[in-house]
Amino acid sequence: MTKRQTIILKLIVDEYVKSAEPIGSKMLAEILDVSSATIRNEMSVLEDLGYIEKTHTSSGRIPSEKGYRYYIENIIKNLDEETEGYFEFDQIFNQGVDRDEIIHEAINLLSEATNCTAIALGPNAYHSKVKKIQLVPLSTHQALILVITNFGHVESKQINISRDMDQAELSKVIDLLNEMLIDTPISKVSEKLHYEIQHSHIRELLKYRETIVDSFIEAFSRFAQSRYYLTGSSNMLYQPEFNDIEKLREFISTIENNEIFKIVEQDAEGISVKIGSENKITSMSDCTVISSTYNTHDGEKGTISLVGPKRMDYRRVIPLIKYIANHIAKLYEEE
Amino acid sequence: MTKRQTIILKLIVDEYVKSAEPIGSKMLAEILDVSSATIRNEMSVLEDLGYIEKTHTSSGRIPSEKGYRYYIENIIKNLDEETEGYFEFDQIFNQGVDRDEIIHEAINLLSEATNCTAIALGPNAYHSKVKKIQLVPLSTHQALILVITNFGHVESKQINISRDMDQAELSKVIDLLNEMLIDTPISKVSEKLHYEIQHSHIRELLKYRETIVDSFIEAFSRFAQSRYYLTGSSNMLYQPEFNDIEKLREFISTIENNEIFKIVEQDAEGISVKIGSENKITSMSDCTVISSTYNTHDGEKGTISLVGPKRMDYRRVIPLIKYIANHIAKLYEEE
DNA sequence: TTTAGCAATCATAATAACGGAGTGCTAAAG
DNA sequence: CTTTAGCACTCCGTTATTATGATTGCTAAA
Repeated sequence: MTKRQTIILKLIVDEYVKSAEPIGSKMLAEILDVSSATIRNEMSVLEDLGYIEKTHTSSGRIPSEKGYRYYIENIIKNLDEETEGYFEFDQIFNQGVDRDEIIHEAINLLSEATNCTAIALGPNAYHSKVKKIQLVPLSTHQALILVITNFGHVESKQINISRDMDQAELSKVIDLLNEMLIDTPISKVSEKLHYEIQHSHIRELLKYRETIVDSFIEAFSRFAQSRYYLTGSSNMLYQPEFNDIEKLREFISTIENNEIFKIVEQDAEGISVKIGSENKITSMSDCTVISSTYNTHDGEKGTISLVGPKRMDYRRVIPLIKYIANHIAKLYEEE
Repeated sequence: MTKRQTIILKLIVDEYVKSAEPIGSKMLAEILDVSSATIRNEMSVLEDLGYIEKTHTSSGRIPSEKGYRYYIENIIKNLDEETEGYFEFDQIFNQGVDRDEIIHEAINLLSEATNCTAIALGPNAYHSKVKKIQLVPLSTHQALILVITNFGHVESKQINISRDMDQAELSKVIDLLNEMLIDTPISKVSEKLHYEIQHSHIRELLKYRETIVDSFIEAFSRFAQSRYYLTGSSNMLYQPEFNDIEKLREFISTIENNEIFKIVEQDAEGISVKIGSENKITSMSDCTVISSTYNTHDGEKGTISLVGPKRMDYRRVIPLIKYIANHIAKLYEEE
């Protein structure tokens, strides 16, 4: 690919992102100060290489998925990052309130600024440690089990107390559990619990307490659930790509059925861009999903993602997402 | 309105609900075994009365909002309720798991069975009482405040501890707060707190603890937030009323901006049906919203609602919603 | 009061015509 | 070898026209 072809590809992507209309040779001829025929020749080459395509035989060109990928990986990589508009995010990050609230606001702004759907997948508490287990009696036959982690996450589970257990005995069980589980990582709790019940004298005490242990396991399993926040699908729906009513319905269904979380890249380190058919879900084959992971203090990963049409302002959006992910990571460091 | 006119109105509603197509005189003539001209005369009267309308000068008739209302209040009231299909709901209500889960499943099924959007607005804990306040130290400079209600609802708030407060003193503050607030209804906490601080010796102790009290107020304010569950908007979008892409976008926006909760009727006792323009929000002027409240043990109200096109199977849906609301109320009684 | 008959109305679909934007190809110019 | 002008061709989108069909309102007779 020659220098000029690269320039033409860049222009096609840039202009198409702006206008959502196929780009013709005449327009580019004016910009590059050569004749439209020359551009047509070059376009023909780019099309043969698979970087651009036509919507019909006599239309202008739009970038193909391969074209977008080349654009992202080879063209805008070397350009200076635009950092204008970041100060609004800085304002959010510097206001020093609740961390979750900051993340929500940043995600809202991200979605608004890009007209895409933004998603934050919070880290779960799977690697936190048990700080304290507490029993709170509510009535003669009901009590509340509280499990608190070292990062202040609380899960609770209400249990019924049958007639034959008295409060004192219950407290003893809780004391034992505390002794056994304090400072155990949440991920190891289940294992440890089973081991101890099998191998120590605790077994005797717990023999008739199976319901308690079950309630316990349930409360713990909730720590492994990630919290998420999704916003801005309504902004996105006004993009011309969603003028097709069936696509629109399909997209909404995908969100409502939580299928959208299947395509959010949680494993990758750093940033991941999935264009169109690179997404595993067919209903997302006309969308681009950009995900960036960040690491928290306790080694867990969180993710922020942006879902929008393939025609996305990658040059602006990719650095922006990196920027936000970095700042969210910093929020965790501070604590 | 004559007997026959009533029958014709009922038929128009019933058939239109089924087909979503305007109903012509020919069709009704076959059913009622009179000539189409006779039906046309009757239709003309019904139109003058405002119960039905035309989509254009030579179209069949569809029910007007007034027509739907008459249908609901005067025609189907006297008919036997259809109770088929209820056993699937009974199955859900009888499985005896977590209450919230039962409500979610019932709402899911309701939405699926009606192709409408279903909403459950859970009662908030505003009228519960404080059962216990607890301080859990997390580190030397952080602690967790827990507030637990008599129904087992837990709210937590993490606080930073500045250097000049020591743990013992903090505990004393918590003890005082406990003493002061136990068995106080959540709704009275703020008032009581302010009063006591003004009028008793506690004031001295709390003087330097404003941040704690603030954290407190914040944790309590969360009890007043209703929890909600919304599902099935994607089912609904496939109804022919939403073939208009602008309406579809508008509806999604209304949901995403949480505006939909503005039109859910939380005040009414029993069932409320708002048809089209009877809803206060313009974006919902083509929808019907049916809400039913239920009472919980502690005098709070919950709501379940169904949002769909005006062309709704009222005869089936209204009793169904009542049925579900009743059963949810029973779930609260049991505890 | 009911009905048959009929002209009028309007949505919908199908068809045709047309302009415009853009392409590919060819041959000449640089 | 590259660039350019010229030109026929393609196809979309728009508008205009027409045909079809369902339905109505009205009138006059049963």
